[in-house]
Amino acid sequence: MFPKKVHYGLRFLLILSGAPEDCHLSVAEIAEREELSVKFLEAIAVALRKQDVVNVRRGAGGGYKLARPLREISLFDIVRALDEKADKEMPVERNNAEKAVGRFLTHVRNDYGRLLRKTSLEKLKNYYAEENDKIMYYI
Amino acid sequence: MFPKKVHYGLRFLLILSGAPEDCHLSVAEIAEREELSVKFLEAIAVALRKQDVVNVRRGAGGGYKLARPLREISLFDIVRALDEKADKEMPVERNNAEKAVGRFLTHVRNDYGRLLRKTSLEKLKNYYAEENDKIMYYI
DNA sequence: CAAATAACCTACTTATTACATAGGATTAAC
DNA sequence: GTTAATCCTATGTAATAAGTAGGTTATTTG
Repeated sequence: MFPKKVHYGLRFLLILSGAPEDCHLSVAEIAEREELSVKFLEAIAVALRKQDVVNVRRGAGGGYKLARPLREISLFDIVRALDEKADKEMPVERNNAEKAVGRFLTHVRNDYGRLLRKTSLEKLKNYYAEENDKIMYYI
Repeated sequence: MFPKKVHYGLRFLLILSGAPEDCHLSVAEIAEREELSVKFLEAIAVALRKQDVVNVRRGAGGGYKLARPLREISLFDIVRALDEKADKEMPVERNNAEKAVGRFLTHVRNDYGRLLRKTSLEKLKNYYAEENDKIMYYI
């Protein structure tokens, strides 16, 4: 349902969320940790920056950090940044059936947008913490 | 956001909803009225029938009719029938970030599914009626 | 200042999916 | 048995997703 970019982008943000405040992580570091293509993740990082989800520091020792805590970032921000088809234009409407369908689906799309806005990445963070805690049972 | 199949499928159902009870309309008729590809619409009709959204009568004089009133059909039924990517499988999850993202997005997907289930095609029917009424102002 | 580092940008390749078309097989009414 | 419709399979084409490659620009650090 969601493109890989969204999956990768969320993993990218999860890793950033684990870094100390004012610490910038490079794409190369994160790509290695998560076993993702550096170049592909680079493009994702740039897109997230353009939506002000992350801040950048260029040059040596630079990298990315969260622009704000995950709690204040919504899935809507991520999808808008990384899923191009999500905001692509409707076809031109000609007859009445077409117009009615257009209005109907636009309404659903708006409801969906509201759903995404309400969904903050805090829940993602909690899931991640849970997964990390599971490790403890084996020690 | 929605594939053309969903747009066309909804138009197909709208036309069916205007036909008298126990009247079967052929794909060819509807395709001509709506200026859609007959063959493409045929495939859509078959998919809708497989989800029991429409009933079929084969052979000469046959065609399709709604399996139940639009009010009792949800957009979920249509999307399930016509949007393959909507129910495609998640990638295999390996590390904790991947698992967390998987659970997170699955949850959102379920919320989205509930939204689609709540959305009956009655509203679509109302929009269509409105569009048809607009014509009257010009007479 | 120079070297190193990391983001940034553009172009390209490949794989997958969406959109459609074509031809024939199957079914049922008349 | 002819006709009119659905149904099935295969093929083609356009668009998008996913990934790769190389070079450019900006900034930190020594």
